[in-house]
Amino acid sequence: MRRSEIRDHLLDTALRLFNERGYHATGVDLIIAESGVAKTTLYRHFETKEELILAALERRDEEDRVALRVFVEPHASDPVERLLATFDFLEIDFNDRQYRGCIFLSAAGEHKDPANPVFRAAEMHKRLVLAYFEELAHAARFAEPKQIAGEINLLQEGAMAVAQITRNAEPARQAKRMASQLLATSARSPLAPAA
Amino acid sequence: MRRSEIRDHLLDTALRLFNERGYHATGVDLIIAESGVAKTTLYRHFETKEELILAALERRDEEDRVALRVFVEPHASDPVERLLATFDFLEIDFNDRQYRGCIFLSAAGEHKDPANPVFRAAEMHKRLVLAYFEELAHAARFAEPKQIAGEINLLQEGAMAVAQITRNAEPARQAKRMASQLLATSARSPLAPAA
DNA sequence: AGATAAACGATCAGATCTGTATCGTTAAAT
DNA sequence: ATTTAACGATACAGATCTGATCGTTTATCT
Repeated sequence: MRRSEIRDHLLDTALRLFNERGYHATGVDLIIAESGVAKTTLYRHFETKEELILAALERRDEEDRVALRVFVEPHASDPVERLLATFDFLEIDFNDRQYRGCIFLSAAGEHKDPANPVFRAAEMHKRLVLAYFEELAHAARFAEPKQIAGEINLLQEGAMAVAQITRNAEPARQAKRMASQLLATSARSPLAPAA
Repeated sequence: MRRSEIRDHLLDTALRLFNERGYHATGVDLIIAESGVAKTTLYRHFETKEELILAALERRDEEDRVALRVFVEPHASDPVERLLATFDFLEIDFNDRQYRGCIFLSAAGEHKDPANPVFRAAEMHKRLVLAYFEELAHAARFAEPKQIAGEINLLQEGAMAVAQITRNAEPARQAKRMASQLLATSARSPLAPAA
């Protein structure tokens, strides 16, 4: 394994364990055991456990947002349909039997101090996802794109929280129906092009 | 302090610390230091830390659901208004500068195994809150009270998750507006009494 | 007031945690 | 081919965690 491969492998393993067991409950010893790497190696790649967590969250943040765009954009060209498609993307995650809730919300839940770098990484991810919804809501020519984006965001967060407990995919479909209903009655700009 | 007072005091302190710092990050030593009680005393009242967590969650579960009813029922007599009033109740929590997200969701997030007693306690709380929404939705004579209750629940979960990150009360108001909009377009039973 | 029980404070055991150090070996780069 | 850097394995340091075990002291209750 090349250097960069080891780093990626460590991040993969760490992300899986953080998702399955949480951050505090996942010790460095377990991460190295599961990734088959020496402790020295882990600490050569990451100075502290917190840096490993941050690197893992940053990678997942990037991956998730790219994957969302890659899923949504070929799926529909109409921006409203794209907003609704984000719930289908969510449903894919929920159908994984290993779904254990949003890893960013969990990260914030285990590092509650708003000044904590882990909390701020989670915060940043949420901000960027919201920005994507705003982009779509703007393209859909809603009269108040920020508010629409906030609504979509709130529905997604709700779906993730409910699915974390109920452990099934229904919340994604329910949230999508709600979004559909809300978007249908929301004001559009008079400049909206005819469908 | 009488015996029951000590127990209550321990639960108060533990709940505060779990909320401020999380479950794993809150050690037994910190709990006894902050409550000014000897370690022997804590372990006389609770066999293990997990039992302390469970007792704390059970007490909060009971308190929260009673407080919700006590807030909602004098607030409005119309069941639809009562459903909407649950968001005002939520807003009170969010306005606390110490709001750090739903302690039950955080508990589930730190104890992700569905067989874990802490996870199950969180699950139970969520189930009971949902049951209350169903009770209100049924009283409001919605055609599909379970679905309505699920929607209200999803909005509340979304508001809590968003507020955990943004740390302000706006998500409660936003969720309330969304609920209002959704309820207004939801089917009611033809037996619904005239207002 | 005397008996009973629970409180305190301190210590200790044993496990586990993060992070460091050592050392021999392997693999990549020049 | 030789140098260099990173790897693996193990042990260790120091802190912290849960939980148990001491006397000793303070309440509570009859």
